[in-house]
Amino acid sequence: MGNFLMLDITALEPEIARAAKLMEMLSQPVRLRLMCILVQGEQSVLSLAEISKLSQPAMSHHLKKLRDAKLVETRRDGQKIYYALKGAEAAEIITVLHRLYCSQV
Amino acid sequence: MGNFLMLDITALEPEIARAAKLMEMLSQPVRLRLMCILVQGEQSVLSLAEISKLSQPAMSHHLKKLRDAKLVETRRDGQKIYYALKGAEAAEIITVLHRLYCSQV
DNA sequence: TAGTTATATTTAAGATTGTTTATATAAATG
DNA sequence: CATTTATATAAACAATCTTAAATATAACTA
Repeated sequence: MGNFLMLDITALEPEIARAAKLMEMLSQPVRLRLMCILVQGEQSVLSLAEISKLSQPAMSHHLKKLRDAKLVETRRDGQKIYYALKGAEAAEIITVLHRLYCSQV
Repeated sequence: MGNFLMLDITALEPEIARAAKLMEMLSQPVRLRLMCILVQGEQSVLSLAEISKLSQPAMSHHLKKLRDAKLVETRRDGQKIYYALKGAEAAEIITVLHRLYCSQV
């Protein structure tokens, strides 16, 4: 089995690339905040832009990145498009980050 | 207690910033690979550069970033400087990444 | 169908990042 | 002490990323 933790690094390039991509998606405070909000449940684009104090196009841009990375999915309801988390990867990382940085012993 | 997973985002800027920084450090395949190697144990700079097929200055540059982020620490032995992981944060994230991307059910 | 609301895309500007080249420091060796 | 080895720093450049501004699309409403 492939294993980050063992020294057989060269065999793991696809996994490294995917893992690094996930890290990259969460590496911007704006996007990390965004994903933390989505852990709570779906939100519309404007809603997310307002909460994040970001312009609508800037938010759309970040959402596109997350869509391309398959970390979020969308649902249209009338004029609005709701974004929600897709897959467990991001939520799992956020859970660990929370434990690392937000829990007082 | 602060909580990424709850919607009280504004109160958590320092934690978000630190968490995003950790994500950023692991967001480059070169650095993620590097940190995976260091999970195994300390290594010298040249050793890391060779394994990563990176020039020495480029490796030094990445190591400085990791030092600044307090994710690695150094030990000098003669001419060589050995780098090792510092703190548990990076290793915990790498463990989760491994589970997410490298374990076959 | 004209106007409005919600979202996406495009383009360009500005900032940040990574790599290379060259140079500097620090320790070991002869 | 001069040379070599190991690492760090600095400057320059290319690539990438973020944001803003302008425009486009799509759906609702009057």
